[in-house]
Amino acid sequence: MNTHQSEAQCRTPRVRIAPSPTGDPHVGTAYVALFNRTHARQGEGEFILRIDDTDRSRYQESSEGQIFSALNWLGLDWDEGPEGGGPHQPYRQSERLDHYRECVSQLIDSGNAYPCFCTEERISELREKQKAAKERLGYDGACRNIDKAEAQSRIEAGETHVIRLKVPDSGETTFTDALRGEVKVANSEIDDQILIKSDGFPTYHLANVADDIAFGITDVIRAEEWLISTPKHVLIYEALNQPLPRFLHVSLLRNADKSKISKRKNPVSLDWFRQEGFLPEALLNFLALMGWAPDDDEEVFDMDTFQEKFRVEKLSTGAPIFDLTKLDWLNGMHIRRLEIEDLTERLISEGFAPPEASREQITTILPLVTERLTRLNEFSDKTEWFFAEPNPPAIEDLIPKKSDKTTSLQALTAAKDALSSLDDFTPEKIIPALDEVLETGSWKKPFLFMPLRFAVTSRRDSPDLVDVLAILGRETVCARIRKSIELLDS
RNA sequence: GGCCCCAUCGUCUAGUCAGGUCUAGGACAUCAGGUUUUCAUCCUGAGAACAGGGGUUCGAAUCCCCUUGGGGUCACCA
Repeated sequence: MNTHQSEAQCRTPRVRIAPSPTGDPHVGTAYVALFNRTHARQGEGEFILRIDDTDRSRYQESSEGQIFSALNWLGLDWDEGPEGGGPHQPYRQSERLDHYRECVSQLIDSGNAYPCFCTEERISELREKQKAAKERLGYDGACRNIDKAEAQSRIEAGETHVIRLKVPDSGETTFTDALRGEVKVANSEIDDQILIKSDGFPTYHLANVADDIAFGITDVIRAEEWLISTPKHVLIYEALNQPLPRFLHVSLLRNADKSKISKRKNPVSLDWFRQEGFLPEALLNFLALMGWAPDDDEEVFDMDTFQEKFRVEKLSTGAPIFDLTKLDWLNGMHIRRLEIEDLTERLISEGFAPPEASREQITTILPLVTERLTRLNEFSDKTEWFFAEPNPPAIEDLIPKKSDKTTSLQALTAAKDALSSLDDFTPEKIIPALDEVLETGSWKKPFLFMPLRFAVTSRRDSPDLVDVLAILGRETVCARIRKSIELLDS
């Protein structure tokens, strides 16, 4: 029955994702795209982007462009798609209506599909009855045996209708999922699926099979929510006398309560991750880890490494809860792996740098904060003292615990005097100068360094103090210390 | 509810296909130390799991069955 399934595996992979332009670009799209694209690259095959826009009621015009740019942001570029060209144009399903019509007439001719004239009212009444009687929900086949000539004339008379798949009453449909093995469903459990809606547009089931055949798709790697409708697809392939692709259903990302990931319970828009300051490589790394693990325990990796090691067959079947904690850690790791110039560029182009900041300034300050950054959007806050005059520190912050006002005043004054007389304002000069201040005043280190830190940065969690001083420069440092002295004095 | 899928630390997972090397490994998170003028980085350590019950076997996290739990799906949405 499925003898064709193994043949597909020998061919150069042609895989696809088919996002629906119905809203913000979804993290699940990136998740599935990552595995598809990587699999294609490994076999030197093609990764195809198809736009699944057959639902006119949920269609959002802006969505398609957002999907493109989100995918591009992540570096998940495609070989064939709506705008990049490719040998199977068009790649938008709304533009392929003729193709589906042709496909469906073939199905009707071979007796595998039929027009159905039932009204929506009848269908919902039927469903109510079935519910009440606790029967299996589904179409009852009322239009199955309408005479072909009669059906034709009713269609020609303009009667509203859909086209349904004629599912065998008996027997079972089987296919192999590359992760879960053989899946078997009784045909009596499969509904006479609508293939063409009354508006003339195809449903997902028809459009996807028709296009996967037309595009020569070898591996259907998609979310697990499609697993149960795969038998319908298999039936269509068989009715069309086409070989089956290899099916592989990737586990669904989950909310903390284990339900399918949703925007009510999780950030799911790729735009959100971008705005929050996650690096594409970190998000991809994180997504890769949701369902796959490298055998060498090296969990921080780039896409080249991933492509070397990943095997789509090694994807796990569990239900991964989408928990951002590890993503934060990964993001920090990837930030620290980046060259300063690269990081500078990203900060600027992604809009995380203060508008008045110059490229040189950012490059200068960046080494002091990279190990303190988990998301790029924290950059401005953490470097505020560098780019602008910070709000003056609170008086109590200038006086460390167990110290007192007089001590802070003396320490700051001594530091200011020592620093202002420095000929070179470099770490090499600043360190001995401060050491000397410490020694002559015989203060505990924090009694000098904490007031100083607050005086120049107005915050407790600053980068290394000596670096801060050197970068700020003598003039600014002395001015800020002076201000704090005045503050304490008043 | 029917059908289908799934089940290892709080979370992501390795180990399951080819049963012994598993007193179950790693990572994140947590906690405790260390480094340190703060925060962070970094280093060390600790606690933390095979859902339950039956089989098969000399031996089961691994194979089989049942139970339980979770999820998906049952649209003229994808």
